[in-house]
Amino acid sequence: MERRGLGPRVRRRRLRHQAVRTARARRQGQPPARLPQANLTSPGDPSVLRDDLASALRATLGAAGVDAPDDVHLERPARREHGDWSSNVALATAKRAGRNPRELGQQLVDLLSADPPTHVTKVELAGPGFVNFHLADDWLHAVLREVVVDGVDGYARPDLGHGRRVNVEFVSANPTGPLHAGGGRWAVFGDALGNLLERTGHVVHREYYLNDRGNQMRLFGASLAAAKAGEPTPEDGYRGGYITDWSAEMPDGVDPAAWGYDRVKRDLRDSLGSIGVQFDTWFSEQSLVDSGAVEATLAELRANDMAYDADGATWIRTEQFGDRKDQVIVRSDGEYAYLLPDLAYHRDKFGRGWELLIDVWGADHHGYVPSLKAALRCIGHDPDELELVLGQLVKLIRDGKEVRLSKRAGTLVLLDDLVTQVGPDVARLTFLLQSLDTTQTVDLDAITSQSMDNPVYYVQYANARIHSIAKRATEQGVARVPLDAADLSLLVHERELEVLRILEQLPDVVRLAALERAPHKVATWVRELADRFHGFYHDCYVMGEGVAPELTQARLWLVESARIGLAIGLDLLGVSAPETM
RNA sequence: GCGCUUGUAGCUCAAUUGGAGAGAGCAUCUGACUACGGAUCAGAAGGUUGGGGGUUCGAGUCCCUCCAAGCGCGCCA
Repeated sequence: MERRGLGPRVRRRRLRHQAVRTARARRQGQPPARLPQANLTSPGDPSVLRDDLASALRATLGAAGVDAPDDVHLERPARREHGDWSSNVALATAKRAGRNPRELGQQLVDLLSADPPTHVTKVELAGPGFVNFHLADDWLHAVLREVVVDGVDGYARPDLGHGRRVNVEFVSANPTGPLHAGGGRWAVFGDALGNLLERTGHVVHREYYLNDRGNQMRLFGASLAAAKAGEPTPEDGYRGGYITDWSAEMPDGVDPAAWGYDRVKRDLRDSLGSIGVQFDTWFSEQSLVDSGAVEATLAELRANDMAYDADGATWIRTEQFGDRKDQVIVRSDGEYAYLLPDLAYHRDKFGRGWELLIDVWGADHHGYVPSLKAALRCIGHDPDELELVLGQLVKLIRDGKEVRLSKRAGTLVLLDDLVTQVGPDVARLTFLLQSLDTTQTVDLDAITSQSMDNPVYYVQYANARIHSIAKRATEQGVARVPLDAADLSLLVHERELEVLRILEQLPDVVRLAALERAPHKVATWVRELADRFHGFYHDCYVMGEGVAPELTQARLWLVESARIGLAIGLDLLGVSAPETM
């Protein structure tokens, strides 16, 4: 049964675990806000093992006469021969202690070897001074047990938020036409981020801000009316094919702008729904004017001398809070500039009880960040209560050429078209596999014509195999014994252990992905789990001749743990887990 | 001009936030058990991480500097 050893492909990098500042926070030069820095593990979490090792190291450092650092760093080494856990404390502290790293490391190794922590079979000094821990396989069997006992709802659910109320605003494309395919990136990202925050102990609200007033809306209505009347599109108007289509739907005698607004809202809602994204609130900018919230915000600014009149316009004092310059909030023609209603909107979100606001924007708006943050300070809010997640834009390729997107020019690849062609799962995973930090290149021909190569099938196939095994077991009358009755110590095949090693990482992956606002880490992990499961499936038969019944039982539980891990990961991504393909 | 972001295998992307020999998928080539679904698995090949300098025991990651690309710098939204 043990067919062959593992090649290099299974020796992969492991996720680190320490508390981190978010990439976003670093980029914006902020402190880590209120992200928890410690105590991130729950009782029963497999990382208690890591905590054990850390405290053992801490104690040992003390015995060696060296002050332990605040963060005794432990990580999963990339290479198997470096053990299961590794620490660089000797390297990190040697200099300050005036010691030689290897000499200090050796002392730690000697002390630890004399009284090894639980599961530890060997402690070694390696390289420039790493202390490497080798563990007995049963630590991974404990992981399996925990995954199964905690289940889909309980495993990998670190409480980072403690119920903190987070409002996530994303997409918020202007309501003047359908969503283009690139917009799917924001939709899917924001939704998956919401899932991550929910899983990590936050109360999440998904919100879409509709800029339903101003010149663009007027132009949109005028464009519809013109198309219906067979007249030329107004200057700077919208001329996409949807204008023609919609104008044909538009009844006589209606206000084109109002009718168009309803039409576009329905379209946005349907398109987003088709990739599984639902908003809790569609917030109208106009409603802020109607309710007086904009005027109230303006009055508050004036009352606190945060606004002043000059050159016929009204300005807000944002420069004192780090903006390039003060900004106009009421133009000399009396119209509100974009910032004022937007500020009123954010004020409203706080007013509704949201403690942290996350706005997901395209990087083309980054220049606006300092203005909005400064404006928030002008109304007395800590700018850290607003977090901007900026993402690079999507570049669409068709026929080997970039497709430039413009609603006005009418060159559109619609999100609807994409989803119709490839389905929501492919669309979601395509967008989610990639970090928001890089410009995403989507080759439309590749993801449509070669859709069978899409990683989503690789992952879903693993799930199908899991259920196929279950079905097979049922057919053969093999019932799973209770977990406690299974002898997990039979799971010693490298393929089995690799599955458990990746499952062990899931809580860290979830935590990191949530803290860093980086759902792509979950996507990467899911693919990795699928990869290891396929390897296990290939080399380790669960049932069949030559497989002892006890081994079958242990492997059935391993399969169950993989099912749970896959379910958690796919659920976070909003990708379905079909039982058959 | 100033600012932000990006630059990793032919292509699309990862990389435990400073760790050990930079990893996947696609594409190319070569293989795989008469058993649970071959949409799978194994192997080969592919790299001066844009260039150069610096900090460090250690740099794709941090600093400086060049190069290239995208974006932003409005009484637009």
